[in-house]
Amino acid sequence: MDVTGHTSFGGHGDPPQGPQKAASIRDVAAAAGVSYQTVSRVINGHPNVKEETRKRVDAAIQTLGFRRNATAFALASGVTRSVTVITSNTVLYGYAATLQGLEEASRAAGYALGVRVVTPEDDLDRTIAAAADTGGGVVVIGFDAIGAAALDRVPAHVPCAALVEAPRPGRTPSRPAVWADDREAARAATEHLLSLGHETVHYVAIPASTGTRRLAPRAEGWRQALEAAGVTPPPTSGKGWDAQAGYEAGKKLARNKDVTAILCGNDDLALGVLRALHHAGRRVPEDVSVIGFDDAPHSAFVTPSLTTVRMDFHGLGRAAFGLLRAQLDTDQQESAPVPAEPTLILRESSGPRDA
Amino acid sequence: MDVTGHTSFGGHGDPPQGPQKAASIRDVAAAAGVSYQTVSRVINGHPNVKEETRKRVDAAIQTLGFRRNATAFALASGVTRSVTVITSNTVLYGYAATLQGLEEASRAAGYALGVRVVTPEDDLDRTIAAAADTGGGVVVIGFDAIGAAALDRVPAHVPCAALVEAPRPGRTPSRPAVWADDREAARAATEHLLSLGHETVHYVAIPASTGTRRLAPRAEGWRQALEAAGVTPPPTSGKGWDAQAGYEAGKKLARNKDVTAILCGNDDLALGVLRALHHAGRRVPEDVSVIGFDDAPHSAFVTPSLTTVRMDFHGLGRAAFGLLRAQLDTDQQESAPVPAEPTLILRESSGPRDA
DNA sequence: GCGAGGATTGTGAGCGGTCACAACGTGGGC
DNA sequence: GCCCACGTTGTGACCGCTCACAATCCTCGC
Repeated sequence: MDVTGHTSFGGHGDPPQGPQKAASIRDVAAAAGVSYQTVSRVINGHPNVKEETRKRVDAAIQTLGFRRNATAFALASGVTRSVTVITSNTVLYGYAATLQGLEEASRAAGYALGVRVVTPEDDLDRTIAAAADTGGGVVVIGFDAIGAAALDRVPAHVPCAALVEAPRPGRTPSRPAVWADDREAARAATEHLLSLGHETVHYVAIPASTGTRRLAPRAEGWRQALEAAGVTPPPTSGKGWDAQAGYEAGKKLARNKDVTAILCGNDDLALGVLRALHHAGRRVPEDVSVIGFDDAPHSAFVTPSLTTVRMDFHGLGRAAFGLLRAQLDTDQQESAPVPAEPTLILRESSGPRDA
Repeated sequence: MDVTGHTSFGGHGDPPQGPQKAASIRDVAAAAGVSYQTVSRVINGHPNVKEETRKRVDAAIQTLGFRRNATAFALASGVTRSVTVITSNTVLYGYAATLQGLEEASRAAGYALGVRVVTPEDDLDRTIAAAADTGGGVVVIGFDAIGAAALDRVPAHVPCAALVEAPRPGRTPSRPAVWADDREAARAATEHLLSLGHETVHYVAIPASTGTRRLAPRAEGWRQALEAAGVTPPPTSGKGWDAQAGYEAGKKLARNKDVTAILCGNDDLALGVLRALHHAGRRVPEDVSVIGFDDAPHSAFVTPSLTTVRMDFHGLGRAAFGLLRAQLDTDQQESAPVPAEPTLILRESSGPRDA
């Protein structure tokens, strides 16, 4: 059934007054009866300006509604104070929260924030060049394969910081980067499930950020915990980031009665798994325990509420900005804030075996 | 229980080669043995350049790795090709999806996209001025009170388009705007519930975007549907956008046995309501039907899956960009794409009264 | 009362592009 | 063979601001 809605467009506002070009520092200078350089001094807070002159200039600025032209400033001074975030996604919770942290930090520091999404179809180099052309710095969200590829292609001369899944040994040129200890968090989550009496833990993975044979951190932590307990890790599943992918993986796992505990690479996957288990008639947590990753806002409100690993994406974003700023603004002293550690949040979706 | 994780920082990459200033148009000119103006002609595809000269210049561009300085171009030409989105939020589904649509459209058109978040603490005028200072256009997401206030303060000379909850009659200067027919959608959703046999429908509202006495569109549609059916609208509840707010509202509604159908201002609220009903032992949809708004990605995967009104935020974002572009690039012909109409998506959370 | 030195102000140049226009060739029409 | 139009290229000024430096003013100490 369709709602018979429609979408409409508002009319254009009439532009009554003429083009009314913005006032320049020379206009202000003329109005105040000083040279343009004095105006420049005033707007930059230079100390050696006579109080009375400053007042006159300020008054002229007020009446003319002068605002310094950002473009001209950037060109003449070489200072840009802008950051462009390169990411493959802006909607998934982890990305959106990271972006939020980046935005807050950059706003607080007076930086302009730009966003450019990279897709597999895009020419990475073109996209990166476009981002670098703003003159400012670049922050790459390298949580996935596209992001990681983008990071590798940022030219050496472009100021850049990165958010990555894990430190990347041997990568050159290496860039300042932030990451959370996903491996340790996954290990702790897995150990928690084992401690509840589950004989093994199945893992539904998020897509890897690298093409290498090395396991992604979350998978690696899961594997380590199992092996430490003398359990052979079962095959992993998962072919995407979203709940649909989780549902597909969950359908298969639900058929296997040996599956009593499932760790998921993120909360969306976990949601899909929960749904598949429900369809298969397997109760959570009585029959199967499920743990997610990220602690998305809605995870506390689904039923059963989702046990998950809370990630400080927000803090990660702020830290990444700090790392970039350190390159852009070298006499900037504030060190980048350190993100909170991943934390296992216990809720209803996990419980003892055969509860 | 805490995961003993930690967060670490990567080392700085060594900057081996010198500053290596980017090549300018004059560097290219010298290398190719022509004047800077000829180089300018080549990079702008001017017709009257001898083929052989063009090749020589192109070669010099290649070897020097020249890229036209975007700042200088903007200053000299007055053309900016950039959009700044002003919004109060980037994470909530409706906002994030709108932002995504805006990003895609601007990327496709070769525009740079900036984002500035406005908060109640911010000086709106400063924030807007900062956005306008980029020289490009501004898109305001005016779904809420802060966004709507920001829209009203955009100076008349700044190119601007808006996304609003509903057309705002009598607003001057009015700006080109897009909106969806929320009122009609809410009416249809409410009628659907009534048609299922529910004697009344309760409404959990999202915060209003205006301070006026006029009801928000979703609330208005709900009210109209009830009145058309001869039902006096019960008091509304809701004090926020998120699931927690929905949970609070839901707790109260759950105590009232007359409540058998609840319409929610968005899916997050609905999730909270669902949770509260569950805690109160009221089954959905057997005892109570719940309908959300927006069709967030996870709404199809919660249990019970959520009946909701799908909104084309993505299309709305694209359309808003089109409206802005029409102002910025006047000889641009492509008309803005028209967003899809809101659609009621029937799922498990709604059903006949006393099923 | 005079020079040194700091405070205050103004001038020139340049950031890296664009625009306007002038200055060269060429060729065709008479 | 001359003139003019056109294709091709170069020069100057400028976008709005910053830098470097020079010029002016004032004040103080001796």
